[in-house]
Amino acid sequence: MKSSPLKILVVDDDLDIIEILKYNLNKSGYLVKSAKNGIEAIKKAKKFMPNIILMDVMMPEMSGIEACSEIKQIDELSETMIIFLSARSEDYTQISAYDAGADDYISKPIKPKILLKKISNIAKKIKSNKNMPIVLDLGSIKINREQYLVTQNKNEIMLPRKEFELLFLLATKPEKVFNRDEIMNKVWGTQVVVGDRTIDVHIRKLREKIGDKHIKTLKGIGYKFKP
Amino acid sequence: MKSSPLKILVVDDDLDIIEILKYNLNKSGYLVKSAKNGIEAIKKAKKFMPNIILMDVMMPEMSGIEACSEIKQIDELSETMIIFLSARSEDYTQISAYDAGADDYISKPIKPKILLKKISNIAKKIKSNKNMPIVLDLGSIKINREQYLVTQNKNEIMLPRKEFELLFLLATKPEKVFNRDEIMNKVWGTQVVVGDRTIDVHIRKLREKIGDKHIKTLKGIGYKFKP
DNA sequence: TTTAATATTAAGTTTTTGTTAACTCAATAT
DNA sequence: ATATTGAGTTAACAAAAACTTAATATTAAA
Repeated sequence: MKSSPLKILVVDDDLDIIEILKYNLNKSGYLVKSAKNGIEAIKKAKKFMPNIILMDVMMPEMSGIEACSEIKQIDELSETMIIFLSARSEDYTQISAYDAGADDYISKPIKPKILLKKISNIAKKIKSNKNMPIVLDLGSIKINREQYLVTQNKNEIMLPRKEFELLFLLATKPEKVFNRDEIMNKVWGTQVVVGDRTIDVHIRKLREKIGDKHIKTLKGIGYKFKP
Repeated sequence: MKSSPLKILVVDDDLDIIEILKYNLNKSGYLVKSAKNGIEAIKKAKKFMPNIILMDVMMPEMSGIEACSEIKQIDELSETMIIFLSARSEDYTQISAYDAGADDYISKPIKPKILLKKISNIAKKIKSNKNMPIVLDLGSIKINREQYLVTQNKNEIMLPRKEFELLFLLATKPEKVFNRDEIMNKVWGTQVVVGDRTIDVHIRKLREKIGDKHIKTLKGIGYKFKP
């Protein structure tokens, strides 16, 4: 399950701006295409299926706002995030932009820092689109994701991030055996490579904190959580 | 808990336009009063305390832009949203309007649908502002948003804006972990990018003032407020 | 019994946060 | 015009916690 790069469609009638945006976004590892007006944007969006559209508000042929409305009505593109670019940061434009279904707004002159931050925020959102439960109640053990807190018989246990995520993963399905690959992918992600012993060490630390009996090893298979 | 209707002041020298606006806005359940020039507008605004002012740009006696500047300087009316109406869509008018502190702009001829949509958008914003608690009472610490004042066991602590907003955010949900992105977006907004250390420095200053034990760090996750 | 897999421990390493002081920028005072 | 003050930001370095690894011991399945 290797994650492909985010696809971004840049729409502006000013070729210089397209170049600047393309340069910045490419450098950060995104896959970028461009269109120079609203009509072309709609056409290219259908083919390219971008995750994000960066679009100027004011364009010849068809305004960004109109194009936005149309795109949002296309079923396969309804999940696409549309960010408007505009020479003004004033509310009046923003309001109609948001009415048209825009997801965000950047005012020109575009500062690369802001742009990249917004994009990476969206990227994070898209990736972590798992609707995880906020609290898991396993009888004696309760896990609260909002507070990053584990409670065991009224005792509050603070866990560092990796340990918390590991416990959380196992506890989402008590009694299910999670093999090492699954654990690696869900807790460490697909981009990171760490040795096998790392999991063991984290398991050990968890056992130290919540007691041995809650995590069972199945040699050659994986680990399971018992409530 | 029925919320009181939004109050709107309509300002135009053309009585026909006043009538049309009044009719439409009344029908949608808003409380409407009117004035026929800038000077009268200021006078009536002070008494009526409207949430929104709809004002023509071009008026005898005092232009809407001048009136807007004056109104925005009145403390009790600084939260009032001012929307300009104009027969002109020329940029230069819009620009000076925004300089004067206008919040939105509608060009004549006024289409009731657009007008009402804008108004209802603003209404939403105002409501969500109203829903923000004015005081948070966390036992030993009380936070008063109206006075920008934090009270800790009868001691009054003045906090600069950013520190206040940061504390307020954390305190809206005690024990909840706020990650850096969340803090950035809510305190600094999405249009600004500041370095990561900026948050730390503000946290540190807060801790200096309200004590270390109230703000807990969860490394790699975020910060939480403990009452 | 053999052996691969896991457990354990104590180092290393890296990442993240804390801290301080300097700098910018406005607002206000001199 | 110049000085002063305070908020906000940043950079550089220190510190702490989190995380990883390596080495060795133990375990349980074949």
